[in-house]
Amino acid sequence: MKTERVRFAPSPTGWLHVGGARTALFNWLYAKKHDGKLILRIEDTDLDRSSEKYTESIKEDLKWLGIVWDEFYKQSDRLEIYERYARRLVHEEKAYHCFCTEEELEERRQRALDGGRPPVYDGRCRNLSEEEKQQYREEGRESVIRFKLPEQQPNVVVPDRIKGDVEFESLTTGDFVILKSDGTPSYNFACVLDDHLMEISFTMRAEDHLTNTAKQMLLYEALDFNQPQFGHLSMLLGPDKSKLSKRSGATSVKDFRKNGYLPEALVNHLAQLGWSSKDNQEIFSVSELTKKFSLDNIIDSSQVFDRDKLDWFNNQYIKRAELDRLVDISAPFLQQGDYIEEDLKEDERETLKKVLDLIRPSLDKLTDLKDHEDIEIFYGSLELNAEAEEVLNWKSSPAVLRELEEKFSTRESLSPDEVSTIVKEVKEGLEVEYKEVYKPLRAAVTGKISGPEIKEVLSILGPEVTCGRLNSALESRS
RNA sequence: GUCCCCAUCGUCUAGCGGCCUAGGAUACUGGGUUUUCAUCCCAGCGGCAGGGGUUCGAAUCCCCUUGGGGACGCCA
Repeated sequence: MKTERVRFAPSPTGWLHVGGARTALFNWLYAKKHDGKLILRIEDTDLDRSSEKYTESIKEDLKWLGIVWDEFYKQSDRLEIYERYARRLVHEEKAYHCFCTEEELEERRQRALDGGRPPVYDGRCRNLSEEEKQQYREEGRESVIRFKLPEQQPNVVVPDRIKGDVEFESLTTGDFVILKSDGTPSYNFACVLDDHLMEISFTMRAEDHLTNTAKQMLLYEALDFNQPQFGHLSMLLGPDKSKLSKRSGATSVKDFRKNGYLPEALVNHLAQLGWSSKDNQEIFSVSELTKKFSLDNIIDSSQVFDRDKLDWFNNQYIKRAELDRLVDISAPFLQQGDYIEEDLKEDERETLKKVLDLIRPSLDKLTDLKDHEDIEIFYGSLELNAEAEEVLNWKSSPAVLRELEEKFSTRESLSPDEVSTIVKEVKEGLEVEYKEVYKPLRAAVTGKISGPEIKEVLSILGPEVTCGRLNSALESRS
């Protein structure tokens, strides 16, 4: 059997956004599933809008997501190829030079639209005589090469492995440009050439390309190339149900990375948009996704990119993350919050591990760490809020705190169990309720009346810090 | 204007003619666990766009309407 070859072909005119990332992911999963290859092809034929900066950021984002490609190409390295084939088509009279200027075209397009006619090229340069062409050249007009649509326009049927056959009654296009006046190819042309030359077996892209695919099929025919298989994915929508864009809030992969999302959370969420395992499973590792991925399970309708669900996935993965890794990826955010220094000593790192392990259930995203109440307990300066003050003003509180301080101060360290034991002793000694011990203890040590498990908090803080805080609570009240 | 795609809870989805009083997840609400918050567990809320067919039987098949989305560039 021939190896499956699929590709992801972004244009480097902006950051990789989640829609593109999903297309890349699905292609990658497909390749992995079939022991095939993923080709990353940068479509940078728009010299003005493309930039090397974006090419690099797209590669970086894909790597961050864990998506690996087997081959890499840039269309700007291949310009002679496209030009050669364009000339071939002209020679075969399947394409021709067009001298219309962009202004003229724009004017005609507008007029057509106003008149309720399809805004397509009217083919007026189709049959220019040599003399006319010569005259245009002498006027200094630049030319493009247009593909000549077959006279007898066939009903184009796109065989779509996801949607089934898609039949076009008529193409919403006139003779389209295949080579621009600067010598670079237009999208459809370069795409067909490369998919063929790179031996792509299956072209899977979002359905905004459906009409492009129809046009491209004409090109395959004119070029006498075998067609790859095609498949079209639904669109990813913003909360307003329109095509996901910058207006829909953060949509670039880079933004999610900067905002403290884990790549596996984004991958998992993306995999669930437009694909279903059909078995109620929600959390998938990449190897499970690879195993279960199938074109049969792809959903035809478009879907809204839901931030709430992403947050839930992210929380799930934060809770599952290996602790050392969690420390590594959390550190930048904690530094932004001025909680920790850049270089951690061994014992500081150990403490941080415990702190993060304790508070991770409350984290939706790592940016929450920049300003986090629970982190303040360990790294901020202690400030009592009004509710905490109130608890400390209970009649029983001073005696409780004094007792606790006395017992804690004899310890070298504190385990959660030891805290329990001591709390119990104090409770029984003073004949008070548990909450009359726990609440003032929490208030004095954390400055708040809610937060993570206090026994765990004390065991991380240790007896010295704990007693210090108990004492200052007592002093400020005497 | 022309062409194309799509249509189950707010959102992501299961359902491929009887198992549907439509299942799960998320979000939301309430309860339980916890000294407390988060987590976790339980419960509740909430949907087949409308109309015609086909059939003994339709969320499921067909048609129409409506709605949403996309395409129609010397952008990709």
